[in-house]
Formats: sequence, structure tokens, C-alpha cells
Amino acid sequence: MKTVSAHSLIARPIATADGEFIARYSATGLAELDFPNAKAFVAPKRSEGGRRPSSVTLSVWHRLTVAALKSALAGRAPGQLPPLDWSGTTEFQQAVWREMLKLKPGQTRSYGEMARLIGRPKAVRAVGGACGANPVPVLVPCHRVLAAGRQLGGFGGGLAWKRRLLAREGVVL
DNA sequence: CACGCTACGACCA
DNA sequence: TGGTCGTAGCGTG
Repeated sequence: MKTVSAHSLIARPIATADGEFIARYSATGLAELDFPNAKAFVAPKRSEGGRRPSSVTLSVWHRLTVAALKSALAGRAPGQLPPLDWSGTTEFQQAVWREMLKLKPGQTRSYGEMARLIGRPKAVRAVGGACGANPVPVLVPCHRVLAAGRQLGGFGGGLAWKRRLLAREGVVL
């Protein structure tokens, strides 16, 4: 597995009422989504050797990303997502993220429940780590994973974002 | 490189 | 307060 730096990804801005997000694409799909004013990104390892999507493919994916993001920011289901590039991430992380994709707007789970659902009931703290490593926040709804007792827990993009996203989905803490 | 070891959490009871 | 476990970072051969 080769390591590829982040600038081999193609970056596209997405203007929203909440600021400008940045989507980054590899040859196999959407690899990252950055919050507005996100700090310098730490590139994960990727296996796709710096290949880039064709411009046609890119525009199709980006259209899906933009629509999905705007829906999600409004508290609605994102609809169809572009393919996600999870290369360079671990099986464990992917299991956690796949489980998060099953959550509908307004539907929350605790870290412990997530651990149980992926068949690793004791890997509770590790689930927290996987949530924090989610490269595509909002669309992969890590904000719907709360601490036990419906406490807010943490959030890589800042707790204000987590609160805001949940509020738009009608979640009361 | 490939391990081995350690420290560290977006936790939970 | 301590059990638990996936990761990252670092040191060795």
C-alpha cells in the first residue's frame, strides 16, 4: 500500500449557508470533507497512487456531494452519496462508519451501542477513536453518536457543530 | 521493514 | 476509578 499526500486529491469548494466546505476526491471517490475554516488536514495513507478521477466522473460525484451536504445540513437525509474512498483506513474504522451510515436523521446511538452493533461490545473507547477519524463528517453522521445517557460526547469538528447538526435533526439532549 | 511495547482516548458501569 | 481495546509513535533487530 503506497502512501499518497493529500494534495494528490482534487479539492472542490462547496459554498453553503454555514460557510465553505471543501470536498477532496481521489480516483475512487470522495476521500475527505472538511468543515469551513478547518485546520490543515493530516493526510491519511491511500492506496490509489495519486490517480485522479476523470473530469466527467468528478463532476457527477461532486454534484452528489453538494446535494447530499446541503440536505444533511438542513437536517434531512442526504440521498445518494458519491462513492467513498476509505483506502488507507482500517477494517475496524470502516465497520464503525458503515454502522453510522445506517443512522437516519434524528436517530442517535451511544458509543457503547455502536460497539455492540459491530460485534465488539468491549471496544467502546476504540469506537470513539474511529468516530474521530471519520474523514467525511456530516455525510457519515458521526455527530449522531453520543456518550451514554444522551450526553453530547466529543466531536472532531468542534462541539458547536455537533450540537447544531443534531438540533437541525430535532434531537434534544 | 517487522515486530514489540507504551501511552492514550469523542467510553462505561 | 479502573477495565478494555484499537491506534499511533517509537525503539529495536
